[in-house]
Amino acid sequence: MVENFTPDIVIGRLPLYLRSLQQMEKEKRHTTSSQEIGERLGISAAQIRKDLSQFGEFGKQGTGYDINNLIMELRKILKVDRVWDMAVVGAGDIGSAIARYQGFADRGYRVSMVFDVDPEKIGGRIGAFIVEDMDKIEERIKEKGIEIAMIAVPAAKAQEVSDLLVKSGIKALLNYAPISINVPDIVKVQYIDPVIHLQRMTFYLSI
Amino acid sequence: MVENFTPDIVIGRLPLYLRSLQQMEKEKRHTTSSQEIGERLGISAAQIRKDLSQFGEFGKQGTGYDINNLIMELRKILKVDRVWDMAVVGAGDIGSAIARYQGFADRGYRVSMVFDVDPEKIGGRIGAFIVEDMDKIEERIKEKGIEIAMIAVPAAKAQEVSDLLVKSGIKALLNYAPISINVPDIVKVQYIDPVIHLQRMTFYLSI
DNA sequence: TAGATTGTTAATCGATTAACAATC
DNA sequence: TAGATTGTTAATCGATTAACAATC
Repeated sequence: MVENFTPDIVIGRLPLYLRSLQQMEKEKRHTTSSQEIGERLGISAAQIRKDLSQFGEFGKQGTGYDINNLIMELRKILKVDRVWDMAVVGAGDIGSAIARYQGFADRGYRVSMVFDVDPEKIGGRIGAFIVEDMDKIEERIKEKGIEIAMIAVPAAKAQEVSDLLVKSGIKALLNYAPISINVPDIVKVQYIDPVIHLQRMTFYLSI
Repeated sequence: MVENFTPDIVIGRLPLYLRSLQQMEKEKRHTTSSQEIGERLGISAAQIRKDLSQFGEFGKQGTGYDINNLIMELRKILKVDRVWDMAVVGAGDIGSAIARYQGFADRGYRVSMVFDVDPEKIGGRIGAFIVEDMDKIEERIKEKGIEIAMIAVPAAKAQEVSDLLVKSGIKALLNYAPISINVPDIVKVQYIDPVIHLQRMTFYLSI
């Protein structure tokens, strides 16, 4: 049997292609080419064609790709031809900004619940949500069948919250706390830490 | 002449090493090994040793690395043995969360100014800052000699804001708007778009 | 048709890892 | 000393690119 394994690094670029295509769609464009996508993203045209060819033949010689069609195909591949409900844990500044973020719309995700431990916050409103008690998190996540959570608690609490989320059945974690967390192999983790990105840039700045 | 070029992918890992080491420092630890750092980050010990060897010999056979010393060295390499002032552009939910973020402390950065175009926001307070008028941004950035900015405006305005920041002398941009921006080669850009990370994970989720 | 662009192959390039002498 | 761990080399592994036949 031939395994159809796609490298992680290829998967990592697909969302960028999708974002560019959705941008073009907004600009009322109808077709594009691997070259144009590449120019927008700073990636070679050959690489984009190679990446896409892992999943099928989506283009036409001479004319390129139909934007709407390729968007549809990428949505299927990335499993965002549906909407995923997410739980936000932590109702501080970051958690609140996430809960109110407009950028999830049309990209496959929506915030469904917001949790905190602070009795002052529980029961209060953040955007369209009522902040729920973290003591109820396992019950609520299981009841709703939620598989994705975003961690927006202090670094010192992130591992503990992560353990609880895994126990609750979460399969994908986006961690805003500036710390590495350990999860079982079946759970995916991604990190957002602005300082990491800043340090990647200041290396190149002259003092 | 032998160029001492360090691959971007190596630079990208150094901030992770630094973050792990600072975590260990907080735990009152004094020495560590490439193996331990690797385990915390899911990176091989050999790779960590190889990465560090690009910059010097920081360890001791048999005992490993002195945590405080390695932190100091990495800070020097990444140029965070100083504090960089940053401008935040956009005083919405994301801009406000950034302006109040406590996670910059001790990691080499601090927010110095916050800008917006909205007359309702200008003059108002966000954390320790008074929101300033974006019409003054070039003048203010040049006057303070700021080289790093964070973009937290709607996607439709991000390119325009980026152009203005480059014109103002900014050399590093952290873009929270979910869109690719074009800048001259001398300017570094990094992106924070939660949806990109989410899509990298849902690919692996079973429906 | 002529020009453009795909999908794919093979070659190149670069990154990771295994292994080990050196040495603390 | 014996055990541990570094820094480095060479081998392996994987990713990127150049090139082009196919074809719209």
